[in-house]
Amino acid sequence: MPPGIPSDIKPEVDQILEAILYLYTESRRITKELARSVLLTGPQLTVLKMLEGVGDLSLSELSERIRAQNSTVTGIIDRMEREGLVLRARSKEDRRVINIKLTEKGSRIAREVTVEPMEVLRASLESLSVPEMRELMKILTKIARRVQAIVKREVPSATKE
Amino acid sequence: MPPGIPSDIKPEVDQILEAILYLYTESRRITKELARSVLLTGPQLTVLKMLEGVGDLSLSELSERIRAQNSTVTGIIDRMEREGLVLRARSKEDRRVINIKLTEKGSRIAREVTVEPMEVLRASLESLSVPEMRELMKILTKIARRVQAIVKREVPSATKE
DNA sequence: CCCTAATATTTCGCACGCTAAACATCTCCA
DNA sequence: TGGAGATGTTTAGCGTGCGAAATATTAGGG
Repeated sequence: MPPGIPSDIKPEVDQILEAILYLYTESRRITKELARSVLLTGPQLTVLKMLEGVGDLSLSELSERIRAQNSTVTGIIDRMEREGLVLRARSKEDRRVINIKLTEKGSRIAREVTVEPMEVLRASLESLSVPEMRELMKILTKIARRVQAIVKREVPSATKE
Repeated sequence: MPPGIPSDIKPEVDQILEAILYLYTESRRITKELARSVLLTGPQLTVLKMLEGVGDLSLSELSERIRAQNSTVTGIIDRMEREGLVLRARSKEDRRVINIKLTEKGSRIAREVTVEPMEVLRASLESLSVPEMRELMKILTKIARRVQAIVKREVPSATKE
């Protein structure tokens, strides 16, 4: 550890942790509430707005964009297909690939919800001044790099067999 | 919205969102990996270290501390009890209350894992300078207040009954 | 004391979310 | 050409995670 960090900083660190947790969980809660108003779940609304925004996507591309495993997205798409929100279309170029398309109903609902998921957090970020944004980004990057460094060092502990 | 925020700030905002998401998901991933080394799940390790740290807790108190619903924690405790890590003890003062206690096995495993969940993120935060911490806290607080303000305004949509 | 409202926990049903393994298709090269 | 390995998707099994309803117990008022 770097020297000169007094231990009475603990509370500050905890406050920051709290704040990050709050921002994340609250944003998810809001997405969920937003989705509820059109009888969808959070992830389903996220998929709907994603497809509306960027057009058809293969299941893998979709998984990557919403940061979930393929197997998770398979389930989400199953339920959305059952509700007639999207449909699966096998790609002609590569028959392994499944393209996910919005149906008419899916597009209509996507248009109904004008606020994007995460939009609240995004809007809140936009209330910062430009220098504040730059400062925040600088600090977060520093933290992220530090996390990465620790992770790299910890990995060798996976000594099984 | 405040004036003077150019729209080419979009990418910066997205980067910050990315960073916050990264920190959150990476921390969870690390907790999970840590838990895996002693054959537990992430939440189970969190509960174990929590009980080790603060002693017995009622199910409600535990739920509150790990930010989950009672019904979720009931399930986690079920599985931990089945594995002999904790046990349920009905309170004598108030027979509605269930106190969760570590078993010998639970305590032993808790001692084995020296790193607390979230410790990596916490350690990374501690690598910041004191002024950086204060600045970060200031900015995060501002964002959080903004989020709260938006939420308050949105709530009235919940017009049931 | 009895009834009602409040509080603590559990049950139920559903939707993620993950890993591992199965399955389908494609690529590429001997 | 044909077979191994790569890539895309699904299946299976389990553990959260939530909201609503059920259950148990306590507290308070008439």
